Amino acid sequence: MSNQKPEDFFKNIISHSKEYGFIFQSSEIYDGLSAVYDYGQLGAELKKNIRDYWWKAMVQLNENIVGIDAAIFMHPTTWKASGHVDAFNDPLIDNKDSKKRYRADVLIEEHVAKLEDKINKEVEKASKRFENFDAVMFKSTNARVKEYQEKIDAINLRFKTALNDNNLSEVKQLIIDLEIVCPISGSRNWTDVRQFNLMFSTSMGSVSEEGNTIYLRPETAQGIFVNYLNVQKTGRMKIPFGIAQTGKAFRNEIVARQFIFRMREFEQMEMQFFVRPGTEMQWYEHWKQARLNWHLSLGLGADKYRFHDHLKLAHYANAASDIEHQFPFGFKELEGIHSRTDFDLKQHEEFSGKKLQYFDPELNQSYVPYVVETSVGLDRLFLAVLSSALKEEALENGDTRSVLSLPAALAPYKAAIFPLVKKDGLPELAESIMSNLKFDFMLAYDEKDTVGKRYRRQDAIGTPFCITVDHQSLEDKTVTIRNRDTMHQERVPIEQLHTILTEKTSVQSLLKTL
RNA sequence: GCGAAAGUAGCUCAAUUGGUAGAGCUCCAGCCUUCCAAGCUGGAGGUUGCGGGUUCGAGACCCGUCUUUCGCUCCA
Repeated sequence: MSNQKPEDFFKNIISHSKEYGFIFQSSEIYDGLSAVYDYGQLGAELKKNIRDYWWKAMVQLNENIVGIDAAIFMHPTTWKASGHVDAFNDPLIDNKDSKKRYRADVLIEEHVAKLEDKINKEVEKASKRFENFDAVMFKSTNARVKEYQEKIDAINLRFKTALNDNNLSEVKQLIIDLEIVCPISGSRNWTDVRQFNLMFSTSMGSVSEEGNTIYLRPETAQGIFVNYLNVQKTGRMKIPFGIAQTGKAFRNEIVARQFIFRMREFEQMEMQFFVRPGTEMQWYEHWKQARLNWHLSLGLGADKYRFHDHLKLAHYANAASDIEHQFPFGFKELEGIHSRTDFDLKQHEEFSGKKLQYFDPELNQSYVPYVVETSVGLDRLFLAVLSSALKEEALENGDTRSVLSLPAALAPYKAAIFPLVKKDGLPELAESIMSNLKFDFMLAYDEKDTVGKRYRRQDAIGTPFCITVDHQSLEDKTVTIRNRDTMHQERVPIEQLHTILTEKTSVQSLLKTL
């Protein structure tokens, strides 16, 4: 690990990513686009390898899990059913003095709660005074209580009307009229109320027509839910079974930060596991452990992971946990495992009018399955791998080298092939080795500069092995193979290279550790 | 979105009070070279993020804007 400050280390990761072609800022020549990044030539390889490893671990190794690829565009009603149209819409307001941001609806609700508190105190006081106290009667007759209640009702009505009309200036006016102050600064110096819809929208068909607004999906899960019955029936799937998918999702984040950790366009890898109601907790525990094991198999260090169980649950969940990873800026969510109950399928039943039930032959009855979800951010995983792998290593001779200790199966190049010198027929032999191996392995070839320099170049991009052709190779058909992490070299017959690389760098070898 | 800091070559950074934009590394071509960023020769690469302003003159000062990092906030 590096002895740099975390902040500097993080900056180093960003510049390393750019310098070697892993990640570029989107549209950089136009000053970039905020919180959007492109994967370069090496980044695309690394990302693809991570995605492949996940896909194989989920789909190929589990007979009861299949993969789909749903469209980004979905019928708009999907997002009404999922709750995103309503729940993803928060009216926000800032206090100009304390610089704090609040949800306008929360401020108003808190104000209402204070009034309710006053009512309760009145009731409490009265109950001590009178015997045979009737709270309901008291509330409906006491003048002070009635006054409070009328205020509450008026506020709620006004607030509800304003929200339904999407009248944000009325919401602000309400806050001003109620003389709500900022709890920090105590001032009433508020900004306008703004609505942040976290879903991107566009139009389908001719632009001017109304009612054709469609959204870019804010999560990939709904593509699975709406297809669940198609897959179950055509795939003859029996509960418990899973549907996996990788793909892009889009969120118009208010603040998107920390490089590729929180982007507006990002890729999810997720699996929805459909189970018999009542068994969801045991599957929830199963997938928590299975997913953690998958992360641990990458060998980035067991101490870099931890669970974070949610105490406050989303509206759809009855249990939720994050697998957190230690990024350079601290432990942050990498993957979520949620027990989503039958919320989503029930919602789609209601909004579509279609039955989404499964007939369970063992129980001889139909039901809407419960769902356990595992959802990883591919870009976050990429960042986790990259930041754990990048090291500035001090060498015995006093030099330092920049080495990317990627898991071999994920590395963009599995090996680099060098002729020791650019003459004497060594390049020709190196190229012939390359042309035999290139069908099975991503390989780099380099004959420029001294061999030491070439080793360092490959270290910096995470190539696990360097194969060097020297003069002895011409005589006895052997080459040296050099290990990225240990820098040790071994002389092996050329004909064994294929076997060695397969054993050490294939996804299969990683899958077998699961 | 608010606040702070920053933006100069692919990367890391210089540039005295406002006075002709430089270095190291990288990259390219060549020479030399029998294993860990060697050496030599030559070369490429910049409207100093962008747009205005002040000034005889701006990389530097002022305004706006974009982007990044950090803090707050947000992240079902």
